[in-house]
Amino acid sequence: MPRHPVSYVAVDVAAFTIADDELVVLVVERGVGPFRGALALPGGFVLPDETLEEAARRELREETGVDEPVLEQLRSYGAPARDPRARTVSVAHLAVLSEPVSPVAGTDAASAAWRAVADVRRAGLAFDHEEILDDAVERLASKLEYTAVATAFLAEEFTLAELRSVYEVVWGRPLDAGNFQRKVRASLDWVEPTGELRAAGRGRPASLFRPVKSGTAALDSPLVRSSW
Amino acid sequence: MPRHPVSYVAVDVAAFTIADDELVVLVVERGVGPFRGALALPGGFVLPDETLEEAARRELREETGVDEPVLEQLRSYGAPARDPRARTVSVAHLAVLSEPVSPVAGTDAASAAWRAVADVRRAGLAFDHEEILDDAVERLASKLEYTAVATAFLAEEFTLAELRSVYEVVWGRPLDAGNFQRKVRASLDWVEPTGELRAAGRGRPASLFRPVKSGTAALDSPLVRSSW
DNA sequence: TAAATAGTGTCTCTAAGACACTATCAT
DNA sequence: ATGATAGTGTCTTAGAGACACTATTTA
Repeated sequence: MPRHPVSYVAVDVAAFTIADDELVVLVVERGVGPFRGALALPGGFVLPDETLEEAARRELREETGVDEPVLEQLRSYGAPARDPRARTVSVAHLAVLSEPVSPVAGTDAASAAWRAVADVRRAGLAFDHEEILDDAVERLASKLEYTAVATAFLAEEFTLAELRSVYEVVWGRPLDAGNFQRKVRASLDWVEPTGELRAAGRGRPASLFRPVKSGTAALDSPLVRSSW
Repeated sequence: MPRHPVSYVAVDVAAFTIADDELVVLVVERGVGPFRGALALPGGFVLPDETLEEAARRELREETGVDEPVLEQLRSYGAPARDPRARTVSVAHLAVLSEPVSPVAGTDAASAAWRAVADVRRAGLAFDHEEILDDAVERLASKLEYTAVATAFLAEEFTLAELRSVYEVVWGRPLDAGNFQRKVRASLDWVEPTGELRAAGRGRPASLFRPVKSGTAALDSPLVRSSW
């Protein structure tokens, strides 16, 4: 295609999990310029034979070794000067992992680590990655309402207290345990009891549940963040 | 940036309006190969100094002359072989116009025209534009629920029957006129009465309204597509 | 007058949230 | 027993939807 401008196409990944009741995001410290030494979201260029999603999965695998994370496209960022080296369009992705797997330092990164979202916002991010992070967090909070994505933060079996905690951490406010219990048990899709219990030291043991709908499948009856 | 693959980056626009109580989309007939003669969404390559959104607005302006449409990014499409000529990533956009402005044939297009979405689906579209169209329609239906986008289909002043018709056309089902009336009037953001009436032949004249929130601003209280 | 369209009243049903209560565990 | 956590009951309130009704116009 003659006379048409070309561009670099990258993928960046905002990968989240929960550690110590805090929402944490995977960041790398840039080992090369531009923004050398600054924090950034993991990412890289799309290879000739990859789809965008495959590229994002590969980048995340390179940093974490995780093979099948819940991952979906967020949106693309294409301000002309967002990368000072050359015109680069980034297709950002949102990923959710069930635990903060110890990250592996990748090619471009001096180091990779899980950091609390609030800390990362304070520290700042390279390129326009802070905007990407903000968009990703908002999308995540919103997807908790009407998809089954919350279970992606948890192990294969979990208690309703653990599930509720995901909502509380991401939404940043407490939910009524009783109402949450009733609401979740009433929805026939989403999760089902395994029939087993798990004792957690003191207190009545909790029923264990497993996901019915996985990943980002839509819920029949959403769990809405109320206006307040 | 040596040794990194480059790509063409295009924008495609799914531009909608309503004509004769039908949802119509702007399509062009391709004047050059590949898919010569087939229908496609209007689009083109992003220029070096444009943002993605600016490129989409430019493409739409070239086809319609419209300057300030409601327009937002939909998502990106990047299957390796989606364009047989060369690796091309398309950043699709969703636009809403208040009337089917007579289209101008652009550079790449033998002709441009507004066609009913159902017809276009039957006729088929070039590239992966049918997938883009489906995603755009679904996004549009969904945005009617929680944003003020419905007013973008209408003139500066409109009746509630006209506003309701937008919902009925996009959602493909009738809404109760009385409940719609009450719901819309109750929401303080969104629309406000101008104080004037418009007689439409027979029947009681309707109050005119104007938008308060424009474009894709979020509504305080969503107008939900019920499960049924 | 009748027909048509705009707009209101009102009833029912569902679901969310507050919060008291019961159940089952460890110590 | 006490404290802690899981889970249920129940009341209130808000909102959606169905649908009957009133209001205001043209023919």
